[in-house]
Amino acid sequence: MGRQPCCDKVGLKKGPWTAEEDKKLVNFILTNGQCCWRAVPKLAGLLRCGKSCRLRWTNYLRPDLKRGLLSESEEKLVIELHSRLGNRWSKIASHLPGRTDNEIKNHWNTHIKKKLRKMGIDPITHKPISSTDEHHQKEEQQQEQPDVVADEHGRSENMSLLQCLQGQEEEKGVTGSSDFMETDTLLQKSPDFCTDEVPMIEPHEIILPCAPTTSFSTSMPSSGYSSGSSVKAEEIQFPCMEWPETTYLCGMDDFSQWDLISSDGDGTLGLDPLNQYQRIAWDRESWN
DNA sequence: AAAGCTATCAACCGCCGACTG
DNA sequence: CCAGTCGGCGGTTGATAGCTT
Repeated sequence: MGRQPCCDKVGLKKGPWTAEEDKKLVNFILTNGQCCWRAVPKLAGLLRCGKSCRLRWTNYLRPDLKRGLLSESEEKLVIELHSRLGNRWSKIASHLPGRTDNEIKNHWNTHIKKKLRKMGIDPITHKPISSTDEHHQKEEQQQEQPDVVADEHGRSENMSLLQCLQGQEEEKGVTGSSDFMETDTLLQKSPDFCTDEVPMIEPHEIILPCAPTTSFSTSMPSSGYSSGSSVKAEEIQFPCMEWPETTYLCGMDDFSQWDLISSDGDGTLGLDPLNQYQRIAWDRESWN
């Protein structure tokens, strides 16, 4: 009847992941792909529960993750989406490739909330903060149940916020408003746009940039990060395995950071996932 | 230089809908 | 249909890095 329990939680490790554990998990997933998370820790030789493994992979180890602070346009998109969706972080994250719900949630709580309050905007209702008691009472009620206010186009209620944001940018002389317009247009054209629905890019269509992307430049220490010439992804041979559908190469612009490439001497880039992973992805030490 | 404070974010917890037998 | 489990989600916590006094 039913399934076996996820984990008995006895003798399982908790707390921060070690580099060794990361290595095991990444090795396992790169070799086998994402399968039943419950089975992962056992098969990968980890004393963690499957849930913990899934979280570690999706929030930290996935190769398609962008690192570093959200860009100006990403932040605007988050605000816009939050005004429509409320605290549905996974939905919001699905609109931002390479970002996780956890990351967005953290960024919202630590940065955006403050920013909006500073601007006189209630981060919950996305409306200008009113000094009237009546409004304040409403806000408190809404705090219990985040207000998802939107007309059929999902636009009208947050226009003041959007205008305010744009106004602020202009005041600062920031030229990011074009990004903003792109975001806005995208959402207008396709309110239900979601990266889940975006078809996978064929390997030959991917060109890894020679210069660090914005996201990477903010997250990678300049000293430890350098990327030579553009490398077409098709030139990189991944092991014969099924990549999870959410795994693609966005943001993976420096494979030299990965010690997956075996030096077989014939000039081809092969992978040896079983033994080669000394510098577990993004070398945590150099990142921090 | 040390202590105290604040900000950040990785990781955990508990709940819930979907799924399985 | 039901009981039990899984996977995913959102809220919260705790460690620690960075800043201030």
